[in-house]
Amino acid sequence: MFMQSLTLSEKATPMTQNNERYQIRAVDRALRVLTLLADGEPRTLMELSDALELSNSTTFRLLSTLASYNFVQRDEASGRYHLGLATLELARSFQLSNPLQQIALPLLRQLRDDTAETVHLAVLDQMEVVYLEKLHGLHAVGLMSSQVGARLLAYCTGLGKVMLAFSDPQAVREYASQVAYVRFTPTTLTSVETLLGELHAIRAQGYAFDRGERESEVHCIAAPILGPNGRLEGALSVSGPASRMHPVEEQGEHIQKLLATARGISNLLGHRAGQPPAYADISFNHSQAR
Amino acid sequence: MFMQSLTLSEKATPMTQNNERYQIRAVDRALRVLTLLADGEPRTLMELSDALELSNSTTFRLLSTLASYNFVQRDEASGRYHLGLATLELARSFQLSNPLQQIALPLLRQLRDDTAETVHLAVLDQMEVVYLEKLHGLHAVGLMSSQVGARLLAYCTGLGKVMLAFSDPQAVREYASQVAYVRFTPTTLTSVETLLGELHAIRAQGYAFDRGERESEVHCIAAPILGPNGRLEGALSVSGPASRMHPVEEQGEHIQKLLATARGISNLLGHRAGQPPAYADISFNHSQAR
DNA sequence: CAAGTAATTTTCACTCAGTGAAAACTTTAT
DNA sequence: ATAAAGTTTTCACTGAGTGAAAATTACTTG
Repeated sequence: MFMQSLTLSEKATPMTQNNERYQIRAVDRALRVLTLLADGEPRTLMELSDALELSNSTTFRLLSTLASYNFVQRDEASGRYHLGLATLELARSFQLSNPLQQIALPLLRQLRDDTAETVHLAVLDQMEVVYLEKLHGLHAVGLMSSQVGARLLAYCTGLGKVMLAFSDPQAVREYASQVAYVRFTPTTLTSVETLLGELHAIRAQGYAFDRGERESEVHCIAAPILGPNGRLEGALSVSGPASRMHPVEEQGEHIQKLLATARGISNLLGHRAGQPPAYADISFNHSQAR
Repeated sequence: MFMQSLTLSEKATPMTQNNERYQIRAVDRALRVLTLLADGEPRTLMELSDALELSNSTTFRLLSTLASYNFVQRDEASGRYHLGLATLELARSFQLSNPLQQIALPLLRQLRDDTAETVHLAVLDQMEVVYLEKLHGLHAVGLMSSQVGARLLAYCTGLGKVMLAFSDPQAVREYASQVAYVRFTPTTLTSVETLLGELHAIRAQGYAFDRGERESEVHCIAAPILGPNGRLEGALSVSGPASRMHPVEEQGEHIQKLLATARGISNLLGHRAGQPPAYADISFNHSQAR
């Protein structure tokens, strides 16, 4: 029996014991249905059966069960299944109950109002950036394609880089050496060396720049959020169009406000001023993953 | 064996054959875990076992499986489980792939820009309103508590009332006669008679008012979105503070823009101008549910 | 609009996946 | 330290979940 999960868990989680055991097959299959449908492509019963390599009666029952809770619904016209309303409702619950968001939101609002630019909150998951919150700046909206719930590569975003810089150096080296670098714009970092160098610099100054590395027109500054014991909890950023944010290194006022907000959130999470980050700078750890 | 689903399906769905059969027990249990956690309260393994009346080994395996796909995660500090990142990612997929949202979004943006007020998109599910989209007006934000993914009572919101007015009269009567009316504000409708009367009036004029019936300070106008065969697909609204929207009946310009947008979306969904709604006005159907 | 085709829904019998009880192990309280 | 409470793992049993195939329904197409 094999297992895939598209969104995550390419390999067993490192710290905690390996899962894979203690899994319920039927539930696993149901969740595979959901992750499959999460690509946005509506599918018929048979298409799902084929893709999951399950008999159509099994797929039918999985879908019936999921549908009874509104996790999927069937479009009457096309006969295709797609994700249902319950996914929206769950996401709202997640956001309301997530401690990081509860704590960060008021400060993020303040930061947005103070800078008038778009503010993001994100976490690092499986070495990828996932946006938790996006507060639009007061200028024309819609130019920035970021979305809450979206998953982005870490090496080409300010948020990603700053979180990598405060993560386990061992794991980051591993990641940096095997990720597929894509040059989205002229400023995208596309090699292990430049990325690790950049992470070192970010760690030294305590925040990151994004000079249009993912979208040429979007520049940003990003800072880490730390919790108890200096553990990385997430990151936040202030982003704007190149026209207003360039050169991004000279947005002194924005940088100060960003850092103050990041420190404020970190404190509320239980990080004590002066306590060092949980991990050493990446340049100080040269041991190889064995 | 019993079954509950908190969010929905209090009784078997009326049109389609009854489910309950063709359900996979293990999947059903997993989804009950998620709906339980959707109240935002993080829970320990044992709390969940007790609440679901399952052995802790079963609950443990359910949680392990859910966690391996990031549907739940365990807070290391408290040892409690709460919803995980995957819920956010699924919700994003839902929004991106939902035909109604794809089609409506550009027109909603236009409406927001034209009115400068907050615009909502919602659907009716199990006689309740679920918000799909919220576009903030250009004025100070944060005054309106509505949230994407939130579920609201239908009788006390403009969106809910307008959708009821275009739904199956049989089902609406049934609903109106048994719902628990709560007086949130002085203008809340709190009896079957006033509600049905209001629905009749709404049907006649084609759109609804909300005179602060849920939150005194929030007034709104709402219009239905119809699809092929005049079936109700959802509704949209323009909302603002009483200070700007009062008296709401005299927001002629906003009403015209709202109706034009609703018709535009309906057309794109396949509703042909002139085609009547799928259901008759509530006052013309006096037959009882047998 | 009938005959044919494809997809969905239901039945059914088999058997192994999912189950709870209880044991082993961890963590937290005292 | 020891005890108490919670979590993870083992284990043997059996009925829940399974796929094959039949029945039904929804689409094509001549």
